[in-house]
Amino acid sequence: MAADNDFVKEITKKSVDFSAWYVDVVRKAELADYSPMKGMMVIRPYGYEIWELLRDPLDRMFKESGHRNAYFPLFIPESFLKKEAEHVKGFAPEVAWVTSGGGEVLEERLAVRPTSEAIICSMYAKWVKSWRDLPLLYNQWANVVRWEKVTRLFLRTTEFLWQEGHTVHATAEEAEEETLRMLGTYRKLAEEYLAIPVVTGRKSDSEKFAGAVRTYAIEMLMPDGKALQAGTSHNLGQNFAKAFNIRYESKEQKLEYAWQTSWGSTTRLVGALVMTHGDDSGLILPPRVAPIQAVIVPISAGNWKETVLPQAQKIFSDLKAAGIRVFLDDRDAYTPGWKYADWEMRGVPVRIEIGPKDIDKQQVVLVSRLDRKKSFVPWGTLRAELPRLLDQIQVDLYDKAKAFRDENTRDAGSYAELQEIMAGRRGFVRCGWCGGVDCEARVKADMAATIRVILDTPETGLGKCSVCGKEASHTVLFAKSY
RNA sequence: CGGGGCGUAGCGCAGCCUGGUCAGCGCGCCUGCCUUGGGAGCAGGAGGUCGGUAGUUCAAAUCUACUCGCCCCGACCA
Repeated sequence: MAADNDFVKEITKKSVDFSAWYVDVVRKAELADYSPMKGMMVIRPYGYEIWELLRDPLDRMFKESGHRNAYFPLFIPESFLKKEAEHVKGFAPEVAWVTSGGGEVLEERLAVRPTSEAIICSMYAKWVKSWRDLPLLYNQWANVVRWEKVTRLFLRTTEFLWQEGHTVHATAEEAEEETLRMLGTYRKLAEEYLAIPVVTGRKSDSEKFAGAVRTYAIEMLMPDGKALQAGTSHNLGQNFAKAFNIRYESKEQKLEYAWQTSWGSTTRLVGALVMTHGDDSGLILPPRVAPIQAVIVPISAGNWKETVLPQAQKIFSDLKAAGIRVFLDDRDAYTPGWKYADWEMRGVPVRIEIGPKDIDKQQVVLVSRLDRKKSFVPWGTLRAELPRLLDQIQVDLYDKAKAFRDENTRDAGSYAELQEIMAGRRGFVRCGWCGGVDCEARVKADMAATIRVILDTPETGLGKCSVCGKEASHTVLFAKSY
């Protein structure tokens, strides 16, 4: 961008310091703020509205696939958490404990849920009796607490909001099918609503969920070349069913352990949106998740309140009636230029300018947040034209993000190549992998990169493990991650 | 939790080395006038226990110790 297009000040340049830019945008656009407690953030209304706009379609999709919402307790008795050995081992280091209540020390301390498998499975053990009770398809919208060492707004905080689905099935096949179905739901949310392309695949054993048989994930590539895990779907097999004694009587009158899944996605998705689409001027929101899709800025000149404002109000009402999330910025304490910059920083996809000249011509000026390109639209066609522009922006954002992702996904046939890429522009690196934990560990030790996913559609031509040179059994994506 | 950086008005900072009109600047905020097609102008005004605690001293934003928090890079994780 040329210097004369450098309208938004007070934000660190995305290209200069990506981390500083991210924090600037999140705070200046009023998505979130730091709270007095370490690692805990306050989600402000504008940020929460974005969360609602991605939560709602996700919730609709869950319901369409037969899932129902429920709510389970915030606290989990320590003994419950300990029932599944791998599970407690994985989560124990980051659990917050309640040790007293009502002025008395508790007999058994309570974990503030880091995830709810333990408490939910204890209830499922009571509810599941017959094959007729299955499948059990529940989801919970909740907050969880994980005592992380390092925090970043939206990406990693001690407390965060999420949904966690927990299902019970009669067979291993059904559980696997469910696991993959929900992975697909996350992909749909990411790509169709957030305009962020994802790669999906299975996690290696070292990266899988504590207590799961198999973990699948959607992974996004951020502009700094680091991967972001944006949703996970776990096939729990019978691990929890055996630990919590979830059994049902089959048609054949046999007592069987049930098969389970769990899957989750979090407020981290808001952070993914910010990083993926934003630019030096601030946030850019995909129209489908933008709390304000179009902002009307009346040009306040002369007796504008008599001439311009009434027409701006009419347009506002028309667009609102058409189901567009529109805002009329009629504040007279700010100049139009100031408002332009302000709304750009907040990522509003389209600006509608209307001034005295437009009143004469019975038109408005539409300006896209993507490129500031202006188009002059007659009042009569605005109602049809605006949704078209919004749709186009949604598509353009996705295409742009996908082009970046594709450009930054490279093949490495050798260890030297892998190292070279990780030392440079990073990104996703496609490698052959022999499946050995040693090879995986070596990469992690040498360049802090991990296997993000084992690809479900292996590419050809990577017949050897890029680390040890032995025969490859998988094609994987390596990356540094958040 | 290791290495590095930083906490002074809502935000961004100067002052600290060398203790004593150092409680200051810019932006923002409030009031009024005037302006308004890319962050206008003038005038007046409000706002800070200098992150916290303890010490040294006649005197601490400044020196010492401890502590809390934030950011970056690692290790751990959504």
